[in-house]
Amino acid sequence: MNITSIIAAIPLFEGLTQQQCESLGAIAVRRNYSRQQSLFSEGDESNGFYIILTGKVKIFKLSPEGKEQILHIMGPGEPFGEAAVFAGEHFPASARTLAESKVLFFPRLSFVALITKNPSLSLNMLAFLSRRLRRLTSLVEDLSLKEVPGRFAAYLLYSGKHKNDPDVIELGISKNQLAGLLGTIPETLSRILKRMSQEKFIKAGVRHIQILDREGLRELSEGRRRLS
Amino acid sequence: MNITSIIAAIPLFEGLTQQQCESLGAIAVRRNYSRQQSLFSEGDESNGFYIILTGKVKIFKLSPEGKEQILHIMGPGEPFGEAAVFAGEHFPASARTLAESKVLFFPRLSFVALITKNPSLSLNMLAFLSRRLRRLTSLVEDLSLKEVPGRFAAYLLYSGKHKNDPDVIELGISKNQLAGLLGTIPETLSRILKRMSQEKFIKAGVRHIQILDREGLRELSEGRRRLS
DNA sequence: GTTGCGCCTTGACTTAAGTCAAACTTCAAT
DNA sequence: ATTGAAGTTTGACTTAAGTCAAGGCGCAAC
Repeated sequence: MNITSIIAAIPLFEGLTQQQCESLGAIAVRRNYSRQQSLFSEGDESNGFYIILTGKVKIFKLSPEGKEQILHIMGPGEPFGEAAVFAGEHFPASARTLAESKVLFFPRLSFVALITKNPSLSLNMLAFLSRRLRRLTSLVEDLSLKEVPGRFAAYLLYSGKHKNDPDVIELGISKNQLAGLLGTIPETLSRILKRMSQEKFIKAGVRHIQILDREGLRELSEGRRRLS
Repeated sequence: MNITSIIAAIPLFEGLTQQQCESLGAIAVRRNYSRQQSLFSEGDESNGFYIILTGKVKIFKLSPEGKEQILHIMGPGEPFGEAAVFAGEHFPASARTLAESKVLFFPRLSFVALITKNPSLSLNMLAFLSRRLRRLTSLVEDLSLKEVPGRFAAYLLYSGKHKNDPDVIELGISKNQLAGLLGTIPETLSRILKRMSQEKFIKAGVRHIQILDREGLRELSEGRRRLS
């Protein structure tokens, strides 16, 4: 498929002219990764950023003892690694595919040259960074001010990962990875799943969670209630 | 003092021409706040962003039970509230002065108009947002992967709040506020201060902390060692 | 099919850090 | 200097969640 039309369909590049998309296409590099492949590691020198075309990539931090905190899971259309382009030289976290993935890579220097000439591109980029900042803020809030059941309830309510039925959440990742995203460990998540099922907040399947008591989950997520 | 020269001295506006600084000056509004005054609260509608001239402002989240997580403490020259200008309509956190403060306020619409015409201003803004993102990433890492002594050790090593002697940290905020910044509560911080003093990592004063064993602190912050 | 390897669950135990309550210190304002 | 409020410390207690270890489940490959 033609790279210009691929680029025109990416949210970050919304509103750009055909010609601007062509200049972006001229500097973009396609890359393919298999499952469980590392794109970069924390501390690596940054020479550009990525946009996912297909697949799934996690951005994460590892503790020396091996615990993993996932900062974000990126899907098709989402950019990552941009902050390192504008701020510093090295990546503050690591990136690894969770599934076979195709991405576009934009080399740093050529991209910075383009962005200085395209006000709407830089405004788009500012909007994306700002939204990322907001999400991280909410992760900090969860980690610091909520208990694990509250974090999980918030995830169910606001992750937007439902299919047709708004009450059925498609996890799309393993419960191990979900634990890492919630800032906990698989054992704890498993126990909470069990308790929340017993208390009829949810019905937990292998790959889906069904919401039974939306209001109850809201109370849990806001700390107005706790599991007994 | 003349507003154009004030603006020219602000890091966010570095590299702008005299004329560009004048247009910024034309839209900026000076505001003064006394101690412990709220600038905005989480959820408020955003109509612009701020830059501190003098004083100190904390950006924070509150849990329903009243625990406070400080996201950042801003000092002179630092902008805040910008993310809401580019991403959404409402502030994701609250802001309150920790001391009497003078700030510049930039109304949203006029500023967005200016930034579309000034590539170097938008690059500066991108750099600031990216750095903010990096700091939040590191806060997430601390909260999720480190214990409180490790967070505090990292704060001592990397906050950059030393005066002449690089081994003496000027806190500049109350220990209550520091606890909020580290994602804990005053009692816990107090106990850790005591233990770290007993074990000769630091010497704790009212307003300063003296570093006695830098390497030990590094080991604590990286999880290679723990308090006994 | 059967084998094997991740993924997931469960139980028993440990522990870091929070809660509650009381007392002490500091400091700004009268 | 006196007062009072805020900041800080300490002790006793509770608890959420992590660790360790064992066993079960499920899917993919042979």
